[in-house]
Amino acid sequence: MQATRPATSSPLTPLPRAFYARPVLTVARECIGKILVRRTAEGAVAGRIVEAEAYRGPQDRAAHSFGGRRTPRTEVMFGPPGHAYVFFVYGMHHQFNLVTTRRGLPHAVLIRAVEPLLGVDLMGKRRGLCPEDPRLTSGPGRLCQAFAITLMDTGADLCGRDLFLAAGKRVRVARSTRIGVDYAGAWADKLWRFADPTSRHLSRPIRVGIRREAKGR
DNA sequence: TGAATGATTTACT
DNA sequence: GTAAATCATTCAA
Repeated sequence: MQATRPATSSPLTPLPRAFYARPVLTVARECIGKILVRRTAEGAVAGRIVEAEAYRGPQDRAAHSFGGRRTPRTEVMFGPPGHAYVFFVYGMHHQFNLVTTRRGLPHAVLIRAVEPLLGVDLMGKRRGLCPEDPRLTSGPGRLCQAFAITLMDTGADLCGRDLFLAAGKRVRVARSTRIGVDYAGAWADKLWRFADPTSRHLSRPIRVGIRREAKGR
């Protein structure tokens, strides 16, 4: 048991499944300010979520579940809400998502950045950085490394003890286009990225309406 | 079976 | 600003 308690007024207990069983845009927006908690044999880490994106397959061209594509990788998104969808990209980075809404509808929220709250030394050790470095958790791949989230965690129940969201303070939420989905045509223009614009731990600053023309189609 | 590629990060010019 | 790193996953054959 950890001797110190986090500097939040709320207990570090998992949010109920009902939190995830709502429209994906609602869940994405309400993620901002919540606390992401991770427990492993190495110890506990926690961070305040400051950036998240909604992926609304099967219509959303940017989503892995676009067109209802149901493969071993995307299978968990077709299951019940409140579970983890973790995937691996570019041969080196993991990405952590929350499965939302309802069984059969493959919607998910990508957690893109958190502010370190608890276990910063362990995060620094995992990242190979000093604990004060702002690059500790300011990106979807970075936070997965700091929180030791891997493909092993895909399908994990977010109402369990080892990986979950807990309540946090209410904050103002800004919106922008999503990052890295220019290939998605008109879907890339959707303002489905949500963030606390005052945070210094965003993967990129919030700038609405400034996006290069999509390459190709 | 093999080829293409990616919801990124890092280092370097 | 650009490029390299590096492999699970998908799809075509």
